[in-house]
Amino acid sequence: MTDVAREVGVTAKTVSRVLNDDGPVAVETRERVMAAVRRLGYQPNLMARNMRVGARDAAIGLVIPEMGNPFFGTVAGGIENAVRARGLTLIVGSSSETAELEQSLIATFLARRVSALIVVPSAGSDHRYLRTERIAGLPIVFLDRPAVGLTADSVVSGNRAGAQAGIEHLIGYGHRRIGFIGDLPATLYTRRERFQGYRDALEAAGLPFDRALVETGHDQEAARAATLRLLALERPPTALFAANNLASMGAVVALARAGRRDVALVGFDDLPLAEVLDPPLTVVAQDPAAIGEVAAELVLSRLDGDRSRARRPLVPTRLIVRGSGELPALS
Amino acid sequence: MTDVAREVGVTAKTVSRVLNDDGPVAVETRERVMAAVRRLGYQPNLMARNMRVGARDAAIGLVIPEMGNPFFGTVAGGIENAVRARGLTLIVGSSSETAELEQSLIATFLARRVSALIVVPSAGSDHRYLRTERIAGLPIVFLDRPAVGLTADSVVSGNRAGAQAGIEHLIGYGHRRIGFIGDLPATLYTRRERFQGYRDALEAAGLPFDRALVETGHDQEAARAATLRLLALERPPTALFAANNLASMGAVVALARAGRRDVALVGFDDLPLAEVLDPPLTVVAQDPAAIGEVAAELVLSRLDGDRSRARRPLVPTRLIVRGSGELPALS
DNA sequence: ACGGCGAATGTCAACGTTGACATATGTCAA
DNA sequence: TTGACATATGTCAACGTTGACATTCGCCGT
Repeated sequence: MTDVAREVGVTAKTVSRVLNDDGPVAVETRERVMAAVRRLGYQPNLMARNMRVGARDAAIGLVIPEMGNPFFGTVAGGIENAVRARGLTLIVGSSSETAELEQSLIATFLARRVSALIVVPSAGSDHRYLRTERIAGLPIVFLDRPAVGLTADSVVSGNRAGAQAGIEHLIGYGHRRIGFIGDLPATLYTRRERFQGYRDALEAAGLPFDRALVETGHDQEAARAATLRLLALERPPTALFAANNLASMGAVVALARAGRRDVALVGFDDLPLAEVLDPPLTVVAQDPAAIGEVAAELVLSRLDGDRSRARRPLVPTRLIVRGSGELPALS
Repeated sequence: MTDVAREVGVTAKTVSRVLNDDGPVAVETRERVMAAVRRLGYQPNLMARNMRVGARDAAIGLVIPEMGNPFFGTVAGGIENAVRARGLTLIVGSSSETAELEQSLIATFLARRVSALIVVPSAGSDHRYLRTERIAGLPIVFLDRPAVGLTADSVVSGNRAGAQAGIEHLIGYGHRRIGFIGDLPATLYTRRERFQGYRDALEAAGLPFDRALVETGHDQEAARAATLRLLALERPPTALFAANNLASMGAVVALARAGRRDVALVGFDDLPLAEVLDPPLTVVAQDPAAIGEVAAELVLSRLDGDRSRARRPLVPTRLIVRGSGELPALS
């Protein structure tokens, strides 16, 4: 900026005025400054500006478990859309589902003085250390899973109700032995909630709970193997509930390869080509874009000074009936 | 920092020394400082630090067209993995495939003084304005598509060769009329390259080029409609080539709904459940994680001072034969 | 003609941090 | 005992920007 000022023969302050439309500047001066800015390829230094005005960085930090997972990608897209209109930049980091990386990312974001944080907690993380920031008024919204050890805003799907609805759907088609394929670790919030929905539905229908029908698969390959284990049981399930998108994919692959078109399947979270699978996949669909947008709106209202107590909206799920969940129980 | 210093009864400089392990500090002082840091929940201000030391921000800016698209999500994941080991943060923005948004994102990143840029160019963008930064030594790597009007590093898939291989595969199964479903706009680099591969293959086999067989579908729905138009032709194609993942999905859906299991299909870019589709989808697979990693390595080597001339590595594609591409030409 | 006012620009300090250099205290060898 | 040296800490300025306040100038109304 000083360079530009020298070039034009004014002080930095005048250049600052031109660039910020602040205070009166003679038309001719303005033009000469703009010309010099272009000629020198000057870029204002946001860091210096932020520091001077004591403002936080016009960015919000987002921590997600993995970038590659389309669920979180879509969530991030929803957030970005909502946030861009406000001139905010999104800084994204992925925690690889580990508490350590999550915390170090958050520390980086805080050191950058982001204006707000949106965090998808990893399994085993504890957010007590964020209390100071909360009290200081930094908007922090948790996504997909609530905070641990901290009262804070969170935006999550209606996991329990959604899972219950999915299981009840299967029960309605006569299934009495329904396998559950869930996340690892079993302590993960979404897994717990969806598992509770599973148990709620069994109980409401007066069906027994059989621990042997509960399996774990944290990625597609593991879910495939888990499905095979369930099918190999002495008294195998007649229907499966896959508690997340990767589990669904694993289960679909396992059933397809085994040629088992008699086993019903309901997945949690929709898949892109679900309708053209054979049979088409019935799912309890989440709305990742909506989750992102709701979280962003919440952040923005906090940035606008909303200091009301922590909110925890549930984003409802929707059962999409396509075929795989309507296969009747034969055995 | 001044607060911490006052609390302990030393100057800011001493606190700085403690936090940066810089210069000698008495063990007792160090401990008291650390205690105060914890007590006050002090976070170093990266912006101020960067400004003082004149360093660029330890972040690299990434511009992608959409977050939700798993292709770019995976690419971003590959970049982040490679970059994290160096303590760099990733700042992501999506351009919604528009040149304006792309440029404004890049401006934001430059104002933030990022250490490097990785950009997936949008259709119609022109990167001449980045020449200044290039000359100043800022590493800029273009991804998936090369820069326009600027000599710079770029990492792209072997689009032309990949498409040619896919088409030749179809020709090998007797197809002589092969539909092409490509991106919008037709000027987009990847579309042009893949289309060239298509024409190369036709020419090599001595097959005529029929403009009527070329359709456009920039999202799944448009691709579905495009597929239907192709099938409704007076002399319809016996095989289809879908030039990107969304086009593939649209084509798959269209064929499935129409019950047309006689039309062969090869897609460019792999899909998650391709193997369990009916028929399983044959694809020319890209390696998005590899593309991201290669780009990241390139950036890192530039950051390490590599000033050699611009490189343009091609990341090879791989034909994955699954069934849909091996349906013979019947008519 | 003069006071006053608005327009156009300048001066200075400060944001939080750290390099360069200075100071103070203690230790040890000559 | 002295000075050379290492250790521990402090002082000051500067990074690029902008708020607060000051200055200069021409123009207007009386």
